[in-house]
Amino acid sequence: MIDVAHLAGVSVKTVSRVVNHTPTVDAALTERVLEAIRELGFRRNDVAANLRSGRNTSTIGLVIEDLSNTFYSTIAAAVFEVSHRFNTQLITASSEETTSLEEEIVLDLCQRRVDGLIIVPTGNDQSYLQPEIDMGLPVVFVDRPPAGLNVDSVLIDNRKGARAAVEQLLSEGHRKIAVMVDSLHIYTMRERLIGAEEALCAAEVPPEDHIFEAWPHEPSDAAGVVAHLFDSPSPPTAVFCGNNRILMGAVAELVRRGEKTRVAGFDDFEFAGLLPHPVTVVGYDTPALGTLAAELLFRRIHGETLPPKHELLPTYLAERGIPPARRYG
Amino acid sequence: MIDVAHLAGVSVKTVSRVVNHTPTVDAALTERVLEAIRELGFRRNDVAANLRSGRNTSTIGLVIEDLSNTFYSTIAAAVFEVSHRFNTQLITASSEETTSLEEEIVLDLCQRRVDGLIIVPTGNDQSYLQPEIDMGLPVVFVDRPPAGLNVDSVLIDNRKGARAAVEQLLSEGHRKIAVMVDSLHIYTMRERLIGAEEALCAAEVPPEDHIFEAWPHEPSDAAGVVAHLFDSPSPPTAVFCGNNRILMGAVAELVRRGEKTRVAGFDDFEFAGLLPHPVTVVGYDTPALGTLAAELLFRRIHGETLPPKHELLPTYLAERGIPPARRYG
DNA sequence: GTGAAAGCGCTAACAC
DNA sequence: GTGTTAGCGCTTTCAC
Repeated sequence: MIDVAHLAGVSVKTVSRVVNHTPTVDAALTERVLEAIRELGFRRNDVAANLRSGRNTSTIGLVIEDLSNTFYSTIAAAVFEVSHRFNTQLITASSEETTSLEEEIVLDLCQRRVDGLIIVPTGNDQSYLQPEIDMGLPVVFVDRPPAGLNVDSVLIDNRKGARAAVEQLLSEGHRKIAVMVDSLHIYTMRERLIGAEEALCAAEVPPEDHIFEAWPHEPSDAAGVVAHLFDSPSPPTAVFCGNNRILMGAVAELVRRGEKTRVAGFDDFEFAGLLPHPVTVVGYDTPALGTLAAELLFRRIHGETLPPKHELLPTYLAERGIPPARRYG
Repeated sequence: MIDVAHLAGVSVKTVSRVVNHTPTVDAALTERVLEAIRELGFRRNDVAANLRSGRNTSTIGLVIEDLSNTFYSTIAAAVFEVSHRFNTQLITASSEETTSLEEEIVLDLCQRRVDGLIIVPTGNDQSYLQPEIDMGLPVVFVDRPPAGLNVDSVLIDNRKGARAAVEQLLSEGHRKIAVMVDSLHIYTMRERLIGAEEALCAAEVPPEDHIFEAWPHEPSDAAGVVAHLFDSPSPPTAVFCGNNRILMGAVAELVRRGEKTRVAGFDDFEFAGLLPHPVTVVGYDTPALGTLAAELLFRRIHGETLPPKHELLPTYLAERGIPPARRYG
């Protein structure tokens, strides 16, 4: 910057003004400075600019479970879109469902002085963030609520969605319904299980007909569970899957066996319409999760002080999968 | 930091040493400093630390087309993994297939003094990066080569992959093969089209039987193209789709019409195994694209100076989709 | 082993 | 409208 000032024959401050588009600079000088900048290939060091001005770093952090998962990458894309609207860069990180990594990454982001944080929590305690929040760091939680912290969150109405799906199965006369969920360490899985249970209880299905199968983390695990269920003497007549990966694994196995079981599952996705088996899915507006969280975050970053908000997004039921008549072969 | 030094009764320099884990600090002093840090809730400002030390910012940038696309988010996850191994944060940004946005984002990242850049180029000219590269900024291109720049790139062997798929269709006796690709502005689509054409020419398929259909950007567009093709007096007996989205749209329409056409397509994906129609897919190791690019980038960041490397990842052919006999209904 | 002073690249405050 | 000076929070240099 000093070099630029020399070459243009002005002071550093004038260069600074030109770089920052301060309106009160003589046009002739501006031109000379711009010329010098071009000649020297100068580019303002934002790190230094930020340090002195003490302003925002124009950077936010997004900590999610797994960037390669469609659900989270859709959220990331939505957050990026809002972030870009506010001229802010987005640092993304995967916590890989590991508590220690979550804390490590979050604290690193704090040291880099991000303007705010959007987090899908993995651990069962986020109180390590309390000091930062007290010092004014805006934080919004997405998909799962924080533990030990009272801050903004944007969640899906998992319970009502799961309940609606199971009620649909019950209304069609099914009584033996297998409910398959991923690890109950995950908030959304617990909620969906509760929703399903609510529906079963309300319909007075006897407890011995409630079939819960937990922990099929990979689609192939779900396939194994389905195989086990349908090899049993009295298999279920309907299956409710706690997420899209379980749904895919279950459908794969049911199709392999030629079972024409009634299937429902949480998560609507682009591919659902092509599933080789009819399914009822619980859908919701995934990008909205990210958009709402980011907009909430930027309101906080811009100084708005309202009590913590807790958004709960609604779900819908939809029919997906190829109708049997239309299938190849 | 000054406050911490005061409270601990030491100099700022000693605090700095403790924070940076310098081994030559008295244990008793270290303890006092750590105590003061805890009491004051101090956290080192990485922005300032970086400014003075002039070292790396421990930040790299990843500019891709669309974060919500499975292909790119898989790359992003792989890049993150490597990046985390090197204690580096990852700034991700979507260029949304817009030339101007790409340049804007990239230049912003340069101003923030990222240590390196991984880019899926969107525009047809990246020479705007030449000054930065000359000043030592490591840059690696992924999935598409740069234009106007001679730097590292990691690509898929699109041409050979497409050629292999079309050769497979030809070997089964198909002569009227429809080749459907997305916009030819995209490098990968041009390459895949060329690969397909090579196969058709080598098999001496008369030019009037080469059917090219370009620009179905959304799956529904692909469905429309398929509808058009099969409503014609002499429809193709086989279809080759330039990417997974086109494949999905084409399969949807073929299934809807009950056509039992032979289908092949570029891209292998988790869901391909559940497609309600047999397909031959051209697959490749997507995470490897990101991993290789990131590892190459970090070698450059760590000072290795080798001539620009151009990696070309191999493809494979695989059979996907549900076998007809196993299908529901 | 520890501290004092200088300075990274820039901008805020104020003088001209 | 423009230049000068000080200083953001830290680390480097070098003396102790």
